Amino acid sequence: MSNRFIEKLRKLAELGEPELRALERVTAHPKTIRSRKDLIREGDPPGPVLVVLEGWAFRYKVLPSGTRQIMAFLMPGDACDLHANMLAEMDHSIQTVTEASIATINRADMNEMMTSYPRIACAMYVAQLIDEGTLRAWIVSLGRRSSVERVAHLILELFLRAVRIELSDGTTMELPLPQAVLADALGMTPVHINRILQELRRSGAIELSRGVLRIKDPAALTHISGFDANYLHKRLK
Amino acid sequence: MSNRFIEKLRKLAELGEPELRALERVTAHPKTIRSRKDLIREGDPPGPVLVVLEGWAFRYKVLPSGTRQIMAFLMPGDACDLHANMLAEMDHSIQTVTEASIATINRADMNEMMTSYPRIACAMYVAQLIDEGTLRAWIVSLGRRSSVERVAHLILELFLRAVRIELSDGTTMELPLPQAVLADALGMTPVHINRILQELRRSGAIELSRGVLRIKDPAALTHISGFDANYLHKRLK
DNA sequence: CGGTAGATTGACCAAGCTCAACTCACGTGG
DNA sequence: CCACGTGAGTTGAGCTTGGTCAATCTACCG
Repeated sequence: MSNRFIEKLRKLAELGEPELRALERVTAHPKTIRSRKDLIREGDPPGPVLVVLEGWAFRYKVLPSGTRQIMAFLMPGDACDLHANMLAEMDHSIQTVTEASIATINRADMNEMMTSYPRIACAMYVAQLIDEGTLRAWIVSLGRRSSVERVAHLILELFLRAVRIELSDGTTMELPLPQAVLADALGMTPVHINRILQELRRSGAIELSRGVLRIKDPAALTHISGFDANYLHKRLK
Repeated sequence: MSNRFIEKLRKLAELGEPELRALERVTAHPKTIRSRKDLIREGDPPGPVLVVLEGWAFRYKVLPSGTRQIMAFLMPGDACDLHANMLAEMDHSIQTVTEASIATINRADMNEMMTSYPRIACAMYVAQLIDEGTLRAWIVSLGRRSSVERVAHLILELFLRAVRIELSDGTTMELPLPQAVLADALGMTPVHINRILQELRRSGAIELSRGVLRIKDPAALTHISGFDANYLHKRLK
């Protein structure tokens, strides 16, 4: 009874039978959460570790002015808040996009697993490092890329992540993000996102409708975005 | 023979004599590095852990177009790349701003210290979590704050960090960042930074000249920036 | 068949960028 | 001791990217 979380970790470290069993035990009872539901809210004390087994979610923060900024997307297999128990409270919220299957691992189990199985710990550190690299890549996008570049870059990021976790056949993927969500991730307005998407469609680089993305011209998209796969292509030394 | 790194960690976890001695041993031979020198370049294989004992540095990435985006400032006491040895190569560069005193801790010593002294490991994890929170705060700034808000927010962040490591008396600090560097951190042009700084000076919130920053009206600055100290005020649970 | 959420369009506006000149502080060589 | 060079900071004028506002369209749903 594997799942997307286990599959992801298996790509980041060699895991044997006992490790796999431990991971299965600890993710055996996921809950189904409906779409657009906060899993964690800013200011909450840290609870259990959450793992997204199926569906999409995002980390976000809302400003005094009421605008929202999304700081990361969580796709199937992604976990949040590995070490957050060391801090007093959450500094941001997490919300589902789609209906999602979420496993919760309580702190004690998590700590025990991390100390008993160093390989699991290692895989999770690597996952966290990749996430951190992604945060930095977002900073670069928001700071120094034009809006077309930004949109193209995000699409490529999500697409490559989907390929890696086998959610994509290499050309097509489900992208269940409304334009308003893309806007809040990219620091733009929905109106402008809309125009940029049209531009990308017109240019022949992508197709996107009804939540299905199709990369028609990967080279063009890469070129437009100035994408440097480096930050996602981390592997074990 | 304490130093700023040790002092910082002492605020994040209870450290006893043996821990302090281990930290001293491992940072006993810092090197002096001149200003504007790359410590690490994108694409390098991961080397030893670097610790800034004195001086300022920043993480950055340069885009194909030649523009630069700064992703974090390193102040005295900050370390880089705790776990980077797990990855194949660096995805960004690090450069000094001022002359700096840098200790290098090789991987073996670091691993041994982290396993022998769990409290040191804990302190370093907390430090990393705070850094991650800072990355997310930058994303929020770049995505959703106006330029005045952005500048005010960064100034406050740096000021509060300076206070915490006792580099500031609570009103004044040295801020050795040229406007071009601020621009590359905030995703703006030097010209615009200049105008915004004048605006902040005119409003009576700050004084800033010759690398010395004085916070004249903290309340005003906080208000302008919409600052939420939460993300820096992390403490042990 | 009306209701709703998301996508799309158009007209207008403004924050922030570009380019280019100029100032100022400071250090160096004559 | 002073002219000059250099790097940072400052200023002005004009332009562009992306935002605002408001209407419209479309797919889907009870």
